[in-house]
Amino acid sequence: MLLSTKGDYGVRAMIDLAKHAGEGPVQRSEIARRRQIPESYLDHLLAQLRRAGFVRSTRGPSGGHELVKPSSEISLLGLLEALEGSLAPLGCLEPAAGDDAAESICGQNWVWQEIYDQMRTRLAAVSLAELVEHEREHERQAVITYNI
Amino acid sequence: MLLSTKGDYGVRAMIDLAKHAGEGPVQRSEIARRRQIPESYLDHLLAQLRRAGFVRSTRGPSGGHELVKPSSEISLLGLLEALEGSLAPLGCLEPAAGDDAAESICGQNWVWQEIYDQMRTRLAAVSLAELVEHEREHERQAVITYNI
DNA sequence: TGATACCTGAGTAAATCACTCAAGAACATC
DNA sequence: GATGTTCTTGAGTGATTTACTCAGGTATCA
Repeated sequence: MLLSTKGDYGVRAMIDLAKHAGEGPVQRSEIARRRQIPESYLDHLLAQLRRAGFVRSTRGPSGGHELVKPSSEISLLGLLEALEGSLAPLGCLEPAAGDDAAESICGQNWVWQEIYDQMRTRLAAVSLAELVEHEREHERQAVITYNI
Repeated sequence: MLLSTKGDYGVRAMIDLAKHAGEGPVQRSEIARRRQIPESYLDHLLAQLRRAGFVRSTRGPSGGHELVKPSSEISLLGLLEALEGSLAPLGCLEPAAGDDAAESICGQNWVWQEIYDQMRTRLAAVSLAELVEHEREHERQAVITYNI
């Protein structure tokens, strides 16, 4: 599997922040509770997101985390790469791949390079705002189903 | 990373078998030497490929392994799935994904499902014969470069 | 000054990866 | 039918990664 829980939790935390944008800092304990993420683990993910420039945080009472940019300007690709590192399906497609990597599976890399490019292009076209919108849509569906 | 050395070694071994198709069984020691794969590890990969129906093997002196089908009828997708299991980038996209998986990162799965489908389609369109052809092409290039 | 909240690095149990090793089973040849 | 060759299988192992926890520390507010 290409994605681990880091990407999962991290993106979910960002969706949470996006949903509460403009309401002041959101505390990690709130995010952890709402999104079912272990709080002590979330710490590290928020730190990564902060270092990557997606999140700003303030300490002390009534401190917390908030988005630096509007959610429409944040791509899923950017988030996942910040959280997971490279999304390359093969070692030899990574930017820093050495010569020995090219000896290896990279006999097939003309196919994989193409797939990787397509993947990144698609992920780059999805914004955090769209993810939030999709979640809202999903919630509405759930309510409708429930009310029938 | 989505692919491990299993997919790498396994496909390389299959390329080797395809190149020597029609010449009788190829011994694992030959494959291991030519493709730089640890012999004792290759054992297990060949067993997987045999169970998946790609390879037939005969024991005893002058035994070895050979392709069951012509290389043009073997897709890269089939090989990689036989070797690596599912190529799903997320757990929740796997066939047997349970309900708890859907709760998780699968909030983004409309994107990933699309990417996964594209990936499988592309891999299904590449045959082992094409991989062999590409390797031959690459060898010719190397010879030309060397002769300049 | 003390309570609150973020920040950081070290540590750890469980799983996966990339193998190795050893014992066995089938087959060809002499 | 004895011998040696080759595949077959399962168990085991060290290194790495994953998914966390914990124990401090730092900044901020009241």
